[in-house]
Amino acid sequence: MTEATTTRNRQPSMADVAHAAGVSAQTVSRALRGSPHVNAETRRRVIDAVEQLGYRYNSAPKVLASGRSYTLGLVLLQAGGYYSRSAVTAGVEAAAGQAGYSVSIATIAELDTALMEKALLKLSDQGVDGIVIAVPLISVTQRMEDITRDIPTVTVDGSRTAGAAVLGIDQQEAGRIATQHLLDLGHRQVWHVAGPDEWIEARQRRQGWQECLAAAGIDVPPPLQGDWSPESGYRQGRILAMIPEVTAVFVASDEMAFGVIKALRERGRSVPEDVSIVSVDDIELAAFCHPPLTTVRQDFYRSGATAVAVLLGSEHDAEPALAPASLTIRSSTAAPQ
Amino acid sequence: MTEATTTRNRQPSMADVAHAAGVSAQTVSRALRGSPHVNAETRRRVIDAVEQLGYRYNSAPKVLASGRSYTLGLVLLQAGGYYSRSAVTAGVEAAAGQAGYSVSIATIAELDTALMEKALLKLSDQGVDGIVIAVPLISVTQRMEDITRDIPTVTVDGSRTAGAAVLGIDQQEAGRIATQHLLDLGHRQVWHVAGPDEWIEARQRRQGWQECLAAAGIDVPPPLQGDWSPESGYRQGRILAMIPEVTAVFVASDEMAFGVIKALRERGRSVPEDVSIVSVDDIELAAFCHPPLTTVRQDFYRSGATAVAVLLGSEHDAEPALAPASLTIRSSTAAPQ
DNA sequence: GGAGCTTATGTTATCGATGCCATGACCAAC
DNA sequence: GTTGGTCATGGCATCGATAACATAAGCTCC
Repeated sequence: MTEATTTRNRQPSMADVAHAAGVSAQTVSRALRGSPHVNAETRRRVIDAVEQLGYRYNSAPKVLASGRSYTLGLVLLQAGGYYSRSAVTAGVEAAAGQAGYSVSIATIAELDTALMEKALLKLSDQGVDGIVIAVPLISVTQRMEDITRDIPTVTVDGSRTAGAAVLGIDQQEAGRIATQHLLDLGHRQVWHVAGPDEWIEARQRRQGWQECLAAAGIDVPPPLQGDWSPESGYRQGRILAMIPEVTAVFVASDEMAFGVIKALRERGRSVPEDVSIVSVDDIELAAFCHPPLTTVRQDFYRSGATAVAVLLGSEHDAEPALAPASLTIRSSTAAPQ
Repeated sequence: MTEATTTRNRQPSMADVAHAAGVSAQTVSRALRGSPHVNAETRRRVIDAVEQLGYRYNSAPKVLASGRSYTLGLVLLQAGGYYSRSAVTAGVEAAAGQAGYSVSIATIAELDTALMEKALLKLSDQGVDGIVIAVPLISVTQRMEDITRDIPTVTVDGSRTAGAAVLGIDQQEAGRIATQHLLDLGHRQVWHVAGPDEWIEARQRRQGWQECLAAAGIDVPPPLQGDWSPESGYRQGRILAMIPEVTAVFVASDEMAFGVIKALRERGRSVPEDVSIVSVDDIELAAFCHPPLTTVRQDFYRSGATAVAVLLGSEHDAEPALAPASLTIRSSTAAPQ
């Protein structure tokens, strides 16, 4: 009689299932977790009871007792300038799910240390077991250090922080491939519009470009710098458009590349006839805007998955495999005239 | 003596703080939650103890005891074709955070009922208190129905499912504004490249276009249909390019619009001289690719926030405020020649 | 001066899965 | 027949914040 009233008021628990199946809660746990020490017939009865009662697993007690939340935190930048990063999200989530972890997000509106602190603190308060930062850190504050000391943290393509492992992606290779392509076409000089210097990937791409030019015995021109946005590419493009000898530019992202192209066009210089452009990312629109971009594609999905592997695995020291980069040749590059 | 050994092995709890501050755990709880019935001096002692011990709040017991997880699920589409949706994520997360909820994500690689089932089931197993679907549902299966019956669900701009409220955004208005702009420029006919028919927003935009034409006494031409991707826009654009009388097209998304423009250009028809194009979204690249797009901007951040409000609030019946739409005029539209 | 109220604090019970140990059944080996 | 082993299962304790109730002290007002 009490049973009827109490049962109605809450979700069924393992005890309810146990009662219905005529076994103990412990046996229900074992049956559902696939323990080998459960009679096949008993397991069937348990599963029948589960279906009949509509029982759903509740992870809260496990979380409470184990002291772990089986949740990973993911810090994302809200700004639209990082489209390709959405694949990082998918990679993180897939790898986390595989390992029985769920992913909780914290977005920050812009690159600001206070917002970053808030995001990390929020995830920390949620009790996440690890954090993947898919956002660069401009400068690291004491509070960030405190949090990343307590919770394993991996940064994907961001800047380095004490206590947080940084995933090594071979951005240098991307810069090298792009620059070499332009040299192979016959250009004697390659200019560069870089990303923000706080980003490791921006710095590495710039280094790849520098080294490639140096290896070819070419003087390295001063790099221009944007902030990943098309707008910033446009601003740097206006500068490049005023320099007559510019015939080839390696731009650190597709979005900035379109900004550069717009600026060049406005000054009467067309791509690729007058200036060749290579960029990095291969966003979907790269093939459909005009001109279709020659660009270096990267596997962000894999980066996200690797970040989780580093976080959960024992690979704290072993350097994870580098995500591969490949050049897609379209119509923004040509031999100089 | 026991104290020293046990204290080292786990995170400090409220009981530890209580012991250090010389009060009860209950008082610690009240002090930290900002209860008015706590002496200022006592509160200070508690806070000191918290800092000294490095105590961090643990939500697991509350989750266990309350039966609610204080977590919302968010279903996202991995595909890059929905860039503007990233703002939905931020809106959802901000509004959820405001209400003390965290956001757990589930991404699906493509529009597939099996993947959708898996994503919903995953969130359900995590015990989320509500689900925001930022993905269209092609067809609803029994399992989806079961889950959305148990857990409050809101779909942002997707297709309707029993048991899931759908956020009413005035997409019709977007279609109307876009079409009217073209008519105002002097075009006698406006064609349409729609999104997938499963998407409510695609249907509503199409309806807005239809009604606007009908109101102007113009015969409605057959709509073409894409899948939001630039590639699909390109395919439909090739068809439009073969029809001489086409001078104005309303395209349901910026990305498809660039595909349409590419196809038109390949057939020697330039935008806006020969054909005017208006689309919807106003992604960042809309202003920087060529030609800069005239497009209808929408507030996706607000849509995400509203979705959470609907989910958590008592606004089950009250229709939420419609997100506003506004036209940004750039260079893809002109008067017919 | 005591009833009635407010304020500050403590005590106890609770949520539900699971780790640990206990128990009983059965079997084989000596 | 007793020991020692495995297998299937049950009982109990545990994790930590907090709701509900209890208590004690101080204050006001007739």
